[in-house]
Amino acid sequence: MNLDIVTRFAPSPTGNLNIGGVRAGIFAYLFARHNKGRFIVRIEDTDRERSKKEFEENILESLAWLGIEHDALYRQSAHAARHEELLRILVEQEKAYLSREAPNEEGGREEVIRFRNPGTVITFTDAIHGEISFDTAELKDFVIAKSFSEPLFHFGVVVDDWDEGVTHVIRGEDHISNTPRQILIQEALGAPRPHYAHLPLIMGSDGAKLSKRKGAKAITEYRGLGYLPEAVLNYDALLGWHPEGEKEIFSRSELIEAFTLERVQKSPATFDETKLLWFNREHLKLLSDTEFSKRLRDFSGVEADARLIPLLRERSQTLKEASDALAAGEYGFLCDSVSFSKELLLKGAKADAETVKNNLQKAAQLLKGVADEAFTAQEAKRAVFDYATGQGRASVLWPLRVALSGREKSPDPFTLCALLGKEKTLERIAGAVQML
RNA sequence: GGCCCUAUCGUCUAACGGUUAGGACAUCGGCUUUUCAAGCCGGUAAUCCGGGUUCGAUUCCCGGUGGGGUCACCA
Repeated sequence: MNLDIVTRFAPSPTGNLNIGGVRAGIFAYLFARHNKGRFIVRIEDTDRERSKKEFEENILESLAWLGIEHDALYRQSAHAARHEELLRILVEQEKAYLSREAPNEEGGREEVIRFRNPGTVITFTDAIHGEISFDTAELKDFVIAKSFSEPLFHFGVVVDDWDEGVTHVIRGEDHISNTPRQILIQEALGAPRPHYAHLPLIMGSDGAKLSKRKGAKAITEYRGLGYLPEAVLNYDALLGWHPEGEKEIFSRSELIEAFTLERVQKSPATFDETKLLWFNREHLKLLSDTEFSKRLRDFSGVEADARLIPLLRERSQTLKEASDALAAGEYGFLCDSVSFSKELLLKGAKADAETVKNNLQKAAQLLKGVADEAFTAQEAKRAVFDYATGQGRASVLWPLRVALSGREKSPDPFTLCALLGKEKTLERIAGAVQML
């Protein structure tokens, strides 16, 4: 492992992880893995009021689901002693000071610790945006802790990144304006300055930063909706980043292989659920039959008939769609007997009952000629297709399909033949002929 | 409002001074085993505006405008 590269993902457990929030984690992870470095997760739980265990669990669960594995996990609250030690040193050195003031909000302290701001111009290099400078004078002497035992965000970040050996701070662009403040603290502490990379934010359809309040779904909700983790990961990674070439479907290891900070976009990207759905379908198609049925089983507890798997996978955009179709009985014709009306049988045939009856009988005769062991979709088609074409396909194929499936919408008639087998196919056609 | 970031089809993006401005999603047509999907083929659709620099700007510089972020005893 290359310890010259250490990245971290530092979420605060104040909400569920969504597509926008997890992205910093994804990019930091991809960057670390690409460079054979270390990736750590740090839960920033210094705000006791707002931090909730359930959110921490949601964050960890989301990362695990996406396959983003960390090399170490820290909780910022566990570092209280270290924070206090450094806070006291800063105060002793008069780089920070205790400030008595009137609490300007509920629960505010009468005494807080302020950083003595030298008010210099801070310039840093961002891997994505290039050189950025700020005049920090306008920041005044900002508060870095409510008390020695209650450090605030900026102070905690700097100390922990330092102690954990973080070399590359990869986070959302909303932190650009926090960076000069943190650099000031680093300099006061004598801590090294890490490399910075500020990622473009992800916008919702309203054009503003994606947030739970604006209806952004939690990562775990996508799991519940039947999305594949590899699809969510792939889509999120390609939002604001693009490798060379026109390939779009990437596995996790391919993303790791291809990832570089150089090709990260500078401007924000809008989240498009429709495209996510497309990625999901593409990843669904990549699954083997056994893998697909395993995922479906894990998702809904349903064990699908093995014969249906290729159909289900081809016709569904999500695991939920597949399990819903199953639950709605869309493929019930496979095992159950079918029942349908004469109207449906003739509905799309564009021919009268007598003609349809003849066509069905002829089709049955032709299918009978196919060898039992060669009763595939291809052979079934070969047997009746020329006849159907001669008669007008609709007058043969539509009733054949309804006779076999009993449904207005279904897979094509030849696929149905193969699925049902010769005996059942002929049986059902005979049943339909009876009705006419 | 101050400060910071940013600007190619509706959306995600390619182009690193010279292209008929390419691809994907979506959309619209057509084809198919005249159903539903899928699939295949094709169409519509973009360089924010104004100045420079240059033989030549999507590309470099400046200004404007638009968008976003941030200005807590939250992170």
